Amino acid sequence: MALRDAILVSLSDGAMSGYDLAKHFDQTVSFFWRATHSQIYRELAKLKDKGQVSAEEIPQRGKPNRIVYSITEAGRNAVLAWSRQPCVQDRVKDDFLVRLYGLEHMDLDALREHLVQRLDGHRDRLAEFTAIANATEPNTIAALGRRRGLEIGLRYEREWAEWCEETLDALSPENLADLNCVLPFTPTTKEEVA
Amino acid sequence: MALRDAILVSLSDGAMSGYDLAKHFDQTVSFFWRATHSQIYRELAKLKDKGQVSAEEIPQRGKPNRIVYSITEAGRNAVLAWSRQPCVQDRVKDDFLVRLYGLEHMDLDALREHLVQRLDGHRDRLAEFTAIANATEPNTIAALGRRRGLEIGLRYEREWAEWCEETLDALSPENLADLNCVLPFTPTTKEEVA
DNA sequence: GCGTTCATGTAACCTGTTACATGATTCT
DNA sequence: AGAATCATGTAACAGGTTACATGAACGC
Repeated sequence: MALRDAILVSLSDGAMSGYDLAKHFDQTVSFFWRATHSQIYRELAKLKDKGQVSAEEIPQRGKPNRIVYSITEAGRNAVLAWSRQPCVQDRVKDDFLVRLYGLEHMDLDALREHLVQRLDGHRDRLAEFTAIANATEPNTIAALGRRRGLEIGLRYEREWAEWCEETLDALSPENLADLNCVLPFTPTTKEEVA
Repeated sequence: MALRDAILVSLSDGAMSGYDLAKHFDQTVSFFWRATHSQIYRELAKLKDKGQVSAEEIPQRGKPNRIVYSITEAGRNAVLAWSRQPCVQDRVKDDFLVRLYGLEHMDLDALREHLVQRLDGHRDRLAEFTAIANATEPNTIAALGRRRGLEIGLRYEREWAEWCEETLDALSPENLADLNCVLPFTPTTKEEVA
């Protein structure tokens, strides 16, 4: 249950509203963490009950009042305690790789289309991360941590993008036609008909 | 909801019991897909209701009867239809990167320990995948898909292992001591005291 | 004797997603 | 005129985890 701690970490650098937190997650840690506003509001209520954050309502006109949350001493202690807890690493879970695994039962044209879309996505994020990486940052411990996070993000996207390109090539009709010639029996896909 | 389809794909290559499926997931697709037996039994019941699998009970002595599930024609159609659906890619979600992001609020010794453990995990899996990759496979479409899946698994683990090594180095006390000399103010961690 | 494997399932719980609900202001 | 942004929240549902429950056989 690291959403709680992700919120506390974010509040460690300054007070924020639930709305701000949602944006913050989206703009800064989205490579490795995401949360919807409904999750965040639910979690903030729990954190307030536990006394790890405190809330202050700021009146506004025309829109609902902002409720700005600050981390408390108890919250800071919780963060430190959490950093000593074992990590629960969420392993890769990939829809597309399941399809690849059962390749012979799939619609190959559709899979190629999916691959193209994924490649685009990885390239977009690679460009995004590269832009962030090029902005110079101060030489602090905080910045060091963020640089390391960005670094694995960059490599991850680069690796996947490359893999998508190679896989598109491997699944090209020409390549599969070659394969079919070698095969004793041909699978039932559109390609064999063409 | 791809668990349903992951099951159908697995059953496409032969009938299996819920127990077998759990083992199968664990042994063959665990890099990109996992499921517990309780999930699998729940899903198999739903698939049977929909007529996408059929069940046959095989009497056994001493242990509960095996219930072996086979994919039906309706199930095969469902798989093909699924392969045309857009992929819902589960994005990276990483506990440890959240900690790195809030590095200055963490217990650095604990983080280094976590890194060492993760490095071990990545190396283990890298070795595991390498062993599988070295086993020669026939030149079929099915094998091509699996090779591509294995390939990204290998690269993923290699990249992460390398990153862990580099990050351990970046977070070493010596390296951080250098950093502290440059800093105008020092963070409140054990290191500054030492 | 003790842990593991085989083999099924249920129930409670936690987390995350999607949709619903409201309503003024600002940008295109 | 219509969409997006600001800003809060609730409710229903889907998916995944953990623990409970049972019990024989087999290897160490």
